[in-house]
Order: sequence, then C-alpha cells, then structure tokens
Amino acid sequence: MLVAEICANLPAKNIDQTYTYAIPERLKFLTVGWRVIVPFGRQTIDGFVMRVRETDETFEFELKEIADAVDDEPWFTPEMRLLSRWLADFYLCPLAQSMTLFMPGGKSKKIRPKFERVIKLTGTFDEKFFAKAPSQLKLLKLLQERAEIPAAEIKNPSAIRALVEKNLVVVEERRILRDSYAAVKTEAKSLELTPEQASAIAAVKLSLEQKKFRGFLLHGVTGSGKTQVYIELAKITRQMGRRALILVPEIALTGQIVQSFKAHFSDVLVIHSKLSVAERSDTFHKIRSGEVGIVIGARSALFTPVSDVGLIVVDEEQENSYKQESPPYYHARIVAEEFARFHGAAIVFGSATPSLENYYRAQVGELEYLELPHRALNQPLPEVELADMRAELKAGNKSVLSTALKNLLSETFENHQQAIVLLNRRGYSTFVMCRDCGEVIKCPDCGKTMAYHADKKLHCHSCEIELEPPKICPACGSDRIKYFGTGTQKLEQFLKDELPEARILRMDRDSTARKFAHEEILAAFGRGEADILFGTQMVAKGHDLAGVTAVGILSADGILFFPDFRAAEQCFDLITQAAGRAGRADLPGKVIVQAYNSGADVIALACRQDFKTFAERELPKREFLFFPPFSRLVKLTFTSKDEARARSFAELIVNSFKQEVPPNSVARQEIFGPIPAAVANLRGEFRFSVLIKSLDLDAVRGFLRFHSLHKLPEVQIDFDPTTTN
DNA sequence: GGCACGAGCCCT
DNA sequence: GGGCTCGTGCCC
Repeated sequence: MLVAEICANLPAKNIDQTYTYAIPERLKFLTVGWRVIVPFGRQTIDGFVMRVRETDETFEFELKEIADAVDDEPWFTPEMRLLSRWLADFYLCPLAQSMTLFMPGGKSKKIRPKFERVIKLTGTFDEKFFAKAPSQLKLLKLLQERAEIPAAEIKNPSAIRALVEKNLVVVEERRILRDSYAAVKTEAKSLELTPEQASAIAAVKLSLEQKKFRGFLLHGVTGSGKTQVYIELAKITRQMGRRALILVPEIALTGQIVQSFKAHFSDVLVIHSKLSVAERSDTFHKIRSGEVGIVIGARSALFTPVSDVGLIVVDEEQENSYKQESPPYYHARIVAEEFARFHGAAIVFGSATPSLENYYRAQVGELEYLELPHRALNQPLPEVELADMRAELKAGNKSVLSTALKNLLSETFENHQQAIVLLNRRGYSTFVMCRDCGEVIKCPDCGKTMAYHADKKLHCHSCEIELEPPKICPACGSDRIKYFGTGTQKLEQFLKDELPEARILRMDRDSTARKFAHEEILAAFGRGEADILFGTQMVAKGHDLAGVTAVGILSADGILFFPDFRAAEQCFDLITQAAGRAGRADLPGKVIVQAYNSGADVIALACRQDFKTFAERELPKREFLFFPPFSRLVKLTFTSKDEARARSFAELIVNSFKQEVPPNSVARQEIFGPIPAAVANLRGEFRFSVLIKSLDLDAVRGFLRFHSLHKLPEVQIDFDPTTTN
C-alpha cells in the first residue's frame, strides 16, 4: 500500500508530527513536496507531502485517503524544503508555519491561472470564397499581417467560429502570467566603473567562480554606485548559468533598482507582498519554468522556487524592514545567509551605514569588507549644517522650520531645484492632551499614544484603530483638550504658508496606501512635477533623484529619546540616508539637520557622515552592555488575560533559566525581566517581556524546548528582535 | 484551526 | 432535566 506522511497546514503550535494517509490509485503520482487536500477530523484541510512510502504494516487507526492534489506539480522544491526545515529548527516554529512562508497568501489555494485565447492561421485561403463573408475575410487578412491575434480583440466571435469550422484558423489557449512590472523599461546607461567599484567586483567574482559560500560587506557612501556593482555581479552570475536574488527593504521605495536591472537584463522578475495572491502565484510559475534569471524583491522573495542561486544581494542591509514582526519573527538577513550557504552562493550585504552586526563581522573577518568611499561621479558629499532648535525657540522662532531651513528651501525654489524634507511622524498632531490633568489619549486596544489626523479622527499607528476625538477629558472631565506636536499633515500646512508658490508632494503611509502610490509619487517628483517632496522616512530611502540639491531633516534626534540600545545607530542611519539624497548629480547638495539635542555625539558624526568613528565609539558601548554584535538576543513575550499569571509564569521561567543555563567562560548568558512589554496590554491580554542575551543560541533553544515554551500559545519567541521589550 | 466532549452553572 | 459557556484534547 502506498502511503504519504502529511504535514497538516494548521496554525497550531503544538502539532509536531506528521499524519499518515493512504494514497488512492488516481493520485499515485504524488511525491514529496506536493500540496494536498486531506480529511482531518471532521474538517477538510490542506497539507504537504513530506514522504511517500510503500508499506504493508497495519495501523491501529483507520487510514484515511488523500482527497486531492492542489497543484499540477510539486509545490516545494528541494531547496524550499531544506530552508523551511532550517527555519523551523532555528526559530522554533511549527514546520507548517515555515512552509506557509513559501506560499502566496499562506493557504493552499487553487489559483485559477489566467488564460488568453489567440487565433492563428493554419494555412492558405482563397479570397474568392469569402465575397459574402466580409468579416471573415477581414480577419484572415489581419492574420496574414500578424502571426497571431488575441481573441479578445475580435469583435465578431461568429467569424472566428466559422473559420475554425473551415479549418482555416485555430484557437489556442495560453497562460498569461500577471506582471505589474512588465511595462517598466529603461535604457541601459553604459557607465565606466570606478577603480573602487572594479576592485569590489573582482573580489566577489573570485568566489562566484568557485561556487562556494562567502559573505561580503559592501560599504559604500550614498551615491557611490552600489547598484552598478550589483548589476556587474549579476552579469557574472548569469554568465555562469546561475541565478541572482536581489533583496531590497521595500520594493516600492526602490523602484530605481528594478529599473536599472530591467535595463540590463531581460529576465528580471519582481516579487513582493503588495502583489495580489494570484499575481504572486503566477510569479512562482514563471520562476519554476526556469525563464527567470534575476529575482528582485522584499524579504518574501527568499521564499520562492528559485534554484541554482549564485549571488544574493541584501541591499540596505541595516534596514529594519528585513525583520518580520509576526511569527516566526525571522530576520531576512539571517535567512538570506543560510540560503546562500545551501546554494553555495556569494552573499553581498550593501549599505552606506551598515548594521553594527555586519560591520563588526567584517572587522573580525567573518565577512570580506569592500569599501566604496567616494561618490561614483566624484561629486562631493553634501554640505551639512546643524540647526539648534532650542536656540531657534529662544530667538522667537516657533515654527517647526528653522530659519536656516526656511532660507535653504526658498533659495532652492528660486533656483528651480528640488528639496526633500523629512519628518518622521505621521498625522496632523502627534498627541492629544488635557491641559488640566495631563491625560494623553491612548489607544484602547494597545495603549499607544494616538495621533490626530487631518480627517479629524484619532488614529493608532500600531493597530490602525480610529476614534472620534473626545470633547472632554476622559480622566478629569475638563474641556481643555489640546492638540500637540507636528506630524507630516501639519508640516504640509507650514510648507504651504512658507512657500505658497511651491508645488509640494507628501509621502507617508497615509498618502501611499494604494498599490504603486509610492512609485507614482516618486516618478512625479522625478519628472519635476513638484518642488518639495516631504514626508516620513520613506522620503529618505535609496532613490536617486538628480534634481534634488536640498534636504531638511526635522527632529533628527527624535529617535534618541526612545530607550533602545539601537537608538543611536538608527539616528545615524536616518540622517545619513536622508542627507545622501542631496547633490547626487552635477549640482552640489546642502542639508540642514534640525535637532533639540544638538550636542549629541551621534548627530555631529552623522552630519560629517563619519560612519567609522561612529562605529568605533558605539561598539565598545555595545560590548560593555553585552548587546549585539557581542551577543544574540532572544525576546520572550508572555501573555495572559490574568496579569499575575503572566507575570509569575515569566518569573518562573527566568529563575529556571538562571539555574539551568548558567553563564560560563565559554558562552556568556544573561536574562532580564519580566518587565511590562512596550505594548503592555493588547485586546485585554497583559504582556510581559523577558530578554535573553546569549552567545550560545543552541543552549537557549535547548532550554526553550525543554520547557516546551515554543508550543505554548501564550508565549512568543522572537530571535534577534528589533526592540528589547 | 475547529470540533466534540464533559464539567460547571443557571433556569424553570 | 435542558441548555448554555468554557476549557481541553485530538485530528492519520
């Protein structure tokens, strides 16, 4: 009897087994990797074939039969199975969960392929037989000019039917693969490589040729031409017959990379989570068919059937968006490296401000360090000026714009050049407070401060809840409710007042909710249809806009007020990235950095774009506090409707850890908490955080497994978290 | 996830 | 006794 071991696709943490099903005669083609439909209890669910075997054993339960196959080929390639297994082991998640990462939409869905019907001529015809059938003749003549015509173009379907009956034409069905990026096309610019670019390429080329895993850190200042390096490396990879995977933080903000690659390669495929499920299924089909040589995408692009990968690029590798903030909380930087190991590929981490993790690894030789210290066209880095907002306030300027920035913006406008203004806060007012008792309106679901938006509603930026703003204070009943803080929507007003003639474009999450909205805004700005582009950090990311000569960064130090060990790193990163948008073409750039805490070391270093000194000063602090890169973090979140229960369970685990995983000279271990989580209460559940710092993740995993914490729904385990509580 | 099953509870 | 909710275990 032919049986299959099936992994049930259920979001349950406590299933760690496979189920045995009989394979009926009509499905005997099933092999490992197929997605199937099976009866499970009284329901019908989808599952994955993990193993197929012939057996004559008797089972103590009655075997059920597999009901159906989902696709018409195995869904999971050997590489996908290997990586999902690794993910489940590394992140202590159920195998079904890591496997669903490889499925658009997460459920086995029969995606109806989209077909088009095309009409083709089968042979020759004699015009004289069609004197009385002008529409048939017209169609035949059209077919003589064009080899095939989509049936949808023909208004008269009876003509087609008549010709098919006469065996003069055939109708063929062909699968259409939906591709929103099909139209993107640009000319390849032939650029001469700088010696720095050439030597970086030569270094990676060696390991590409050896087909052996090797990691590189490409540290290139903004505008140094990292994309050109990626393209040359991808060319080498393609010449060797292998494929390249290009990861970008957010595809919408890096349209430029897509364009550059499309200019050089004809077999580029773009994949990301904003594509519809159907469209993503089509991209899988395309990749499987082998016609794709280059895959570009956000972190989900790791989970496609792409095979024989020789090169992986992780662009802007320091970006937080590489971290998935929902189970299994994987970090694409970590997964990409494992992927590269499986494939024997070279992995290139690129950044102007590398993560301190990878910068440190480069220093100790784990990654090969490649540097592009100059801009590609030898333009100078922009001139950066610091504006002290406390001094501005003292001098009577109550605006969010410093005098220096106002001057820079109007000067830029008069010179018909473009400016970018960054304010990393959405909405109109950033918080609403009672003047009498100091009560700040918080989200009823998660407790975070709510922002007031131009739609006259209060918005929670972490759970997307909307509320009518209260007329009286919910705490003391006073009617002295006031709106404080400036978000991008209020900034819009300030900019309009300041420069009424200027055309301005806002880019933040509110103005970019629609698919391709980012692309449209950036393209419009690139065509010179606006003078000022302003918005949240998304205005600061990797785009290359030649007309931009001025950049303003408002509350550059805002992030420093967050008690997070990465605050300085993120502050440095944001300033450098934003400043890097200025003066990328022929004209020199100027940047105004506004800060309240203008004396902060990190601000001064970021203004000088002096990453190395910043790293030299930051790394010893991290080492002293045993934070990454000197430790790995594992964050546990304990939740319960009963506050005491969540806390005491967390305490119990902390004490067990201290006893069972004591620090030793080889592998230092520390554990902190429990403390109330940043979101301390979510939909009636209390949440407590425990933070483990360790050099030995295997020991930590062993501990978590021993206590079955990975199987408990009330415990979340986050490896390499972006925040500590 | 969802369904069955049993305990505990309230209702008339 | 009937019917409701809620926690628990199982699904091949």
